[in-house]
Amino acid sequence: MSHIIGKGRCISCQVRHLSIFANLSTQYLGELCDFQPTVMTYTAKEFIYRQGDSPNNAFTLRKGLIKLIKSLPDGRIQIVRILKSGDLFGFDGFAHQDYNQSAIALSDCEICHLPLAGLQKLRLQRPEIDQAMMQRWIQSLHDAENMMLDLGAKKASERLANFLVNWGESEQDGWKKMPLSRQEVGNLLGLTVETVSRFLSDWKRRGVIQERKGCIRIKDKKHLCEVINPKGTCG
Amino acid sequence: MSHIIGKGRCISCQVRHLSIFANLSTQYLGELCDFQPTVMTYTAKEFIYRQGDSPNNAFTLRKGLIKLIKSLPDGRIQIVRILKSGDLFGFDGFAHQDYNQSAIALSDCEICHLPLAGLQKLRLQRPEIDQAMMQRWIQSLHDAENMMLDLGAKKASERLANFLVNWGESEQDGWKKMPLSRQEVGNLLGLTVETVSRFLSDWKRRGVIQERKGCIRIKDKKHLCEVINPKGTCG
DNA sequence: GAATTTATTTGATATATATCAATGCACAAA
DNA sequence: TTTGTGCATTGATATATATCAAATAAATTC
Repeated sequence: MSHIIGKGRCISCQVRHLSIFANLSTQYLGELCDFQPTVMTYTAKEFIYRQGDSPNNAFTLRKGLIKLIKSLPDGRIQIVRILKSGDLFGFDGFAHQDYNQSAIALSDCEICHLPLAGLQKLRLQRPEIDQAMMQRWIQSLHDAENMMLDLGAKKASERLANFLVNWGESEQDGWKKMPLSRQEVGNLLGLTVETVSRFLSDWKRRGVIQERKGCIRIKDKKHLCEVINPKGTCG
Repeated sequence: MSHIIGKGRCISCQVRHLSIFANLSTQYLGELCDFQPTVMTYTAKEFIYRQGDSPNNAFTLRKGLIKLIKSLPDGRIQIVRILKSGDLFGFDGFAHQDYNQSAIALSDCEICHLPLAGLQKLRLQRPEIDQAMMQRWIQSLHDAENMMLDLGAKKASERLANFLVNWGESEQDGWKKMPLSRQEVGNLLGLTVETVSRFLSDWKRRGVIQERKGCIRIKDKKHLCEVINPKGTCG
C-alpha cells in the first residue's frame, strides 16, 4: 500500500537536478518547499491516479518506474509512456482537465506530490520552470510521435528490436534491466504476449540476446539493427 | 510554389484569438510585430519543413490544413498530427532540436513564420504565452495518447469509424469536409488504402455514410458508434 | 519444501489486414 | 472529343499476427 513518508525537503532532494526545478535557485526552492510537496511511496502495481480522476496534484517521480496507460471498456490496454526518475507527470490539471491516462507503479516507487495551486503560483514568478516544462513538452511529443510511427507503420519484429536496443540503459557489462513483463512489452508495442515471447525466444535461440532474471543483454546488436532498419545501412 | 505575402500585422491578424497570442495585450502584440513575423503562402503538397532541418522559426497556421508526418527510409509513412487554423507548429527549436517530423500542406495554406529568437524573448516577458503553450502541450499529448491507443489497441474498423465521427466539424446540414485522400486516411490510421476504401464502400452500400466531392455525411451515427465502442453503451 | 498461483513458452489454427493485380472513374490536358 | 494521369474500387491471395489451448517454468504463499 501507499503511504506518506514525509514532506519534501526540496533543497536536499536527490532528483532535483533531474526535475523541472533543476535550474531553480535555493531561494525559490525554499518557496517550492513552502507549498508542502508530499513524498509518498507506492508498491508495484498500485495506481497513483486513474483516468478520469480530477487532479489536485502534479507529480515528480523520485524512485522506481511508472507506466501511463490508456484502456478501453473491454479491457484492451495501451501503455503510452514509461516514466523514470525526475520525470514530471499528471500535469493535466494545468489545463483544467481530468487525467487522460492512469498511472501505475511498475516497481516500488517514491513519488513527490506537488500541489497544483502552489506550482502554478511559482511558475508565474520563475520562467525557468516553464522553460524546463517546455523542453519536456517537446521531448514528450517527439517520443509520442516516434511511438506513433512504430505502432502505425512498423512490423512486430521492428518494434521489438527497436525497443530492446533503445529502451533503458545498459550497465558497463552490457546487461540492462528489463522490468517489464512480456505482457507489458506487448501493451507498450501493440502486440500480444505470445508474439513478444516468440520473437524473444527466437532471438535467444539464435544467440542474438541473452536473458537472466529481469535483465537482458544484446549479443548481436548488428542483427537487431538490421531488423530495425530493413533497408538502411547498419553500423 | 510558396511565396511571401507580407509581414504580419499581428493586431489585425484574423487568427489571433485562436493562436497562442490570444491573451496578449495590444501593447505586446506590437512588440511581437516588431520581431517581423513573415506571412507566406504554400500550395497543396508543398513541404513547409523537413524532418532533420534546423529550425529558425516556429509557425502559426493561418489558413488551410497541414499534415505532420514521420517517414521510414523505405517509404512507409505515419501522419502524426493534422493542423488547423491557429495551431502552433515547428516549435522543436525551443528545445534546440531539429525538426522531428516533416510538415506538408494538405491544401493551399497561409502560414505565419515566427522568428525563434524574438519569440523566446517575448515569452520570458509575458507568462500568458507560456500558459497558452502549456495548454497546447497538454492537449497535444492527449491527442497523441489517444492516437497511440487507436494505433496500438484498436481494429481497423474502430479506428476508421472513430475518425469519421470525431474528426473535423460538420456543417449544420450534416456534411463535413473531408480533405484527406484514402491514402492519407490510411497513413493517419496505420492502414492501407485498400482497407480504408473497403470499409468506406461497405458503409456507403449499407447507407451508414454518404459521400460527395470532398465531403462526407454520417447517416447512421449509432451504427458507427457501435463500431467504435464494441462493448459499451451507445447514445 | 510443498502447494498455488502467475508468467512464459510453444503449438495448432483462425483471421484481419496487407499485398498484388486489374479495372473503373474523375478530372486535366491536348 | 479523345488521351492521359492519379485516385478509388474490387477481387484473389498471401501472410503476419491474433487467438485458443496446453505444457513448462518461475515466483509466491503456506
